[in-house]
Amino acid sequence: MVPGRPLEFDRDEALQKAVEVFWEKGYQATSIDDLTGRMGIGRQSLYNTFGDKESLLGEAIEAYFQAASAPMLAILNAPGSPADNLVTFFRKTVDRCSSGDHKGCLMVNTGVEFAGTGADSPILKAIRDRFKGLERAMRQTIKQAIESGELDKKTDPLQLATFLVGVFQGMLLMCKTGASRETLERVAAGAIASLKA
Amino acid sequence: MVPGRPLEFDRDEALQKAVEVFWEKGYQATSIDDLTGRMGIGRQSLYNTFGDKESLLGEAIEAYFQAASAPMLAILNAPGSPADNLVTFFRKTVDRCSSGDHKGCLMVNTGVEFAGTGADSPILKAIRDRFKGLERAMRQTIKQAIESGELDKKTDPLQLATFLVGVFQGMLLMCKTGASRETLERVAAGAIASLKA
DNA sequence: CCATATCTGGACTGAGCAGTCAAGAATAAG
DNA sequence: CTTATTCTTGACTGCTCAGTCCAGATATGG
Repeated sequence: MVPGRPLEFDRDEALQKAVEVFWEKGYQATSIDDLTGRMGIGRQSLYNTFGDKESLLGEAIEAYFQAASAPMLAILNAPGSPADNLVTFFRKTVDRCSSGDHKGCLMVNTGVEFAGTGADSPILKAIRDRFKGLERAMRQTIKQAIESGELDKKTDPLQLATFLVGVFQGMLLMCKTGASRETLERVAAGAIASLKA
Repeated sequence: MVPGRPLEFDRDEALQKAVEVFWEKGYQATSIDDLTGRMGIGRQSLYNTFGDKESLLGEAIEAYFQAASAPMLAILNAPGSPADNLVTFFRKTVDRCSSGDHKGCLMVNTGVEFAGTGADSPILKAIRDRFKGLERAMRQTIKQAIESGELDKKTDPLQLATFLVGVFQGMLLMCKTGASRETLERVAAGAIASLKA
């Protein structure tokens, strides 16, 4: 083993706290002191372990994706009826948005913040790639629903997938800006209705 | 007339420039120097004329609404077929998002930024009220479309209105984060399709 | 021409920020 | 025990920012 003083904190736990802070307050509005306070570590420990603020955000987004987004993707790929999976996806989105005090989605929130900077940062690229991935998964599920006869043969998988991702992002946005559960349920109902056309 | 040195700049023109800066860069990322630079006025002139940074943002949002959002509302209330007006609304949204270099919507962008602050600022309230107004207008147009037989009698106007506003906000968000015109057209197509069920 | 009121330009202030440094503490290997 | 390595703590640096102050400029009204 390599010598040296061991870390006094759990890296993953600290990262999880960082996710929460960025999620609630946004990147720019979060200071290093906000982070160290919630993460329960010292300033230098943060820089040693995670690099600078933007690197930490990158790791936070990755961790957020694993914890929050990946399970949503899993819903789409679940066994059973593809069309039901799509419905479940939106119901679950309502549930997630209704709990958790209107934090919205870390990737959506961060995307808005970084989109204005002109420089196409790796952060922004990562976020876009994640949503592209969601669109692909949606498209795949839609194709399966068409094959199984749950959706009309004339359905355009790409068009419907892009549309559903758009509605999904709209819901996450409205969650962040304070929408009620009833509001989100109405939006979800519209998305679900578009599957039964 | 009240004595005193007259303003050397056009208040409305300067405000319009402020709108552009906030729209592109976001509130926090915009410095007073950014503003004075683009507005073509001195620092003290800005504070004399518009108050502090947040007051200026308030006026900018109001001006943005008058210039950008009010015309969208007018589309819904236009004479002729209400259902056609809804379709036109989304087509126009695609056009607006495709031009103008991915600035999205000042109110959506600002809403995300202020939603994290906890304190329910007047800015956030104003933004929410605007979108509530849009939802009301949507609902009214939908009711008319039901009466005229263009939409199914069983349509729930509130549900459909909330849904369409959600899709609309999703489009504005995707515009900000860099979506292509094709992407936005697919989302709009989904919204329009939901009117023909 | 003078008094009054407002606007302009530039310097200034005080606070908050991201990131660094250095001295000491804790560990493992030999 | 000694040495090499890494972590921790707290002070520090340099910068940026929002907002203020003040002296000078430009207008109106008498």
